Amino acid sequence: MNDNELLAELLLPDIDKTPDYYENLFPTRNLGEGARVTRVAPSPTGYLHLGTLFTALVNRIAATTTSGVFFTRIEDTDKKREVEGGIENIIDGLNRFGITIDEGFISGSEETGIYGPYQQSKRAEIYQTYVKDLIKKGFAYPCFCTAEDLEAVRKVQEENKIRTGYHGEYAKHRNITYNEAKSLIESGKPFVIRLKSQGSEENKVIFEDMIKGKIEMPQNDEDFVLLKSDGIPTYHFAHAIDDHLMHTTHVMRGDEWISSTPKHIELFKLLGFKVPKYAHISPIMKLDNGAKRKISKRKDPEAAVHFFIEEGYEAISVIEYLMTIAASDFEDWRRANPDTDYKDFKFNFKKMSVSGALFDQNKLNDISKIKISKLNSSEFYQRVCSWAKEFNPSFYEILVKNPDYSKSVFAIDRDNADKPRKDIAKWNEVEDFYSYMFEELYKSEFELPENIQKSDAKAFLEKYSAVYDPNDDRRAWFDKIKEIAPELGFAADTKEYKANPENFKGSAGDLSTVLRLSITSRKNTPDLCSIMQVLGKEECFKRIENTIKVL
RNA sequence: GGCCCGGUGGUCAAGUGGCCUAAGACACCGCCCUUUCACGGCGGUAACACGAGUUCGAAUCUCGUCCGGGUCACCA
Repeated sequence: MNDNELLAELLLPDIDKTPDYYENLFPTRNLGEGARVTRVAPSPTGYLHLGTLFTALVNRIAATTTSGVFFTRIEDTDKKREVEGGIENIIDGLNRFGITIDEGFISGSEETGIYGPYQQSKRAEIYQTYVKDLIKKGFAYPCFCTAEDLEAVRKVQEENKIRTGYHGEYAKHRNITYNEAKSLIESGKPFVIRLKSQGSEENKVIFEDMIKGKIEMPQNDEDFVLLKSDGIPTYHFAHAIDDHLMHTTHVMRGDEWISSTPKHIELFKLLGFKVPKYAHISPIMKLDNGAKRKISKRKDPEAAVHFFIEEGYEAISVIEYLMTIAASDFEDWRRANPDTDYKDFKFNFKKMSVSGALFDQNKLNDISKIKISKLNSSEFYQRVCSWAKEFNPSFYEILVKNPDYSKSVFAIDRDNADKPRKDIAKWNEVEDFYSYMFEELYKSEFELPENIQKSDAKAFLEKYSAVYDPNDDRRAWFDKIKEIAPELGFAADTKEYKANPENFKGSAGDLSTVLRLSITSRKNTPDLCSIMQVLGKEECFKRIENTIKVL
C-alpha cells in the first residue's frame, strides 16, 4: 500500500466497498431518446417554500414533456437546520399542488424507486465509499483545521486583499503526510475530508446553462469540504454522487448555485462522471420599499406556499400563475387551449426567463378568477366548502346547513350564464361577497343615495311589493319597476333620462338600486331578480317591510 | 471588494441587424353594453438604463459607465 492508500484506510477503515459496487447497483435508466431525468431536492427545514414549488414545477414539466422521470430527494445533510415533520410538510405540499412524483419520496414516509435511498442521511456509506476512493487516488485529504484556524486565515487574506478561501498555499493540510495525519487522529483531533483541487484560477470553465446560456468562470481551485467531521457530505459532494447514481440528466435548481457550479463540474470530472446539463432558475422576487429582492421565508408570508391555501386560492391557480412566470409562451398557449390540462404544455428551456420575476398578485388573481368562473354551482359549492371546513368553520356550518340553498346562491349568474361571473379570486372572499344571502350573516344597514328622497323610496317599495311575483323572469321583473317609475316622477327608460335628466328625479335604474339596498344593503350585487328568487318571497318582503319602517 | 448573471411600459413579457411608427397579457383610465357590480366589446396612458463605437441601418452586435440580483461556510 502506498501512502494514499494507507491514509484512506486510516480515515475510513469501515468502508469495504468500492465505487464499482454502486455503479453496478444503480444501472442506467431505460428511457426513450431525449427523455429528461429531473428532480427536486429540498432540505426539510420547514414548510414548502414558493421557490421550491416553482423549481419542482419546472422540473416536473421539463420531465413530462419528454416522457422522462421526475423524482424527489431529501437533502438532510445539515441536522442543525432540520425541522420535525419537514419532509412531510414539503412532500405533502407538492402533492397538494398536484405535482406528481414518479420516484423518491412520494409522501412524508413512503419512498419508491430503485435508486434509493432518496434521503442523504441514509446514504453515508455511499458517499464515504467514493471519498475513500478519491483519497486513494490522491484527490482528497483530511484537514484538521478548526473554525478558529479558518477564521484566522480568512482575516489574513482579507487584510492582504487576497481572495478568501481554502486554496493554494492557504490550504494548510493539502500535503499532509500519512504519519502526520496518523498522529493527529490518534490524539483525537476531529477532521473533515477536503478535495485536493486540480483546478487553477488562471483557467476557465465554460458550461452551457440551459437557461442563461454560455457561462464562463474561473476554474475552482478551492479545496472545499467533501465530508464534514460527522462523516456526512456537503451539498456539493452529495450532489455529484447522487445525481450521477440516480442518473439525473438535467439539474434545474435556483440560480444561487451558479457560482458553485465550477466546484460541481470539477467533482464530476474527477470522479469520472458525466457532467449533467445545468439549468439555473431565476428566483421569484418581491418589491420591498421600492427594491427588488428574492422572496424571503422570514419576511414574506407568501413565501410559505401554505399562505395561498389559507387564503383560499385554488392550487391550480397558483400553479398556472407559476407557469406564466416559468415559460413566456405559456399564456399564449393557454389562450389557444383554454381547457387543456397545463401538463400538456410543451416546455422549452428557451422560453424561460433569464431574470427573476416580481411576484404579481394581480396576475394570480386574474388567473384564479378565470379558473373559478368556469366552475358550476355544485363545483363552486364543493370547493368553497372544503376550504371553509379547514379555514372558516363557522362559515362552513352555514354552507352545509342547507346545501341546496347554498348551491342556488352560487348558481346566480353562474349556471347557464353565457357570461359567468368572474369576481371571486379566492375562497376567503366568498363569505363577505354573499353575506346578504345568509340569514346568519346578513345585517340590514345602508344609506339611500343622495339623489333619492326617502318618501320616494318608501312609495316605490310599497307599490312594488304589491306587484312583485317571484315567477317573473328578469325582463318582467324589471318591466314592473319601469311601470312604477313614471308614477313617481322617474324615467322608465335610462336613455330617456340621460337625454333630459332635468325632467326626472331619476331613472328606473335608481329605483332598482333602492330595491337592491332594501334586499341586500348593497349598491352592487349580482342579478337582483335572481337574488330575490333565491331568497324567497317571504324573506324579501320581510326585508322590504323592515326598510319601509325605518325609512 | 473579487467572481458571475441580468437591465424593453407599474408588472410579466414578444423581439435573434431592416418587417419596430416596439406585440400581447395583468394593472390603471375612458367609452359602449347594462337594473347595479362583475363579465364582455372598443379605445387610451405608458418602455428599449446611459454613453461611445461597428454598420447604409442597432432594442438586437462590441466596449465602457451606472443600476439591480446572486455568491464568496464543516448551510443548502
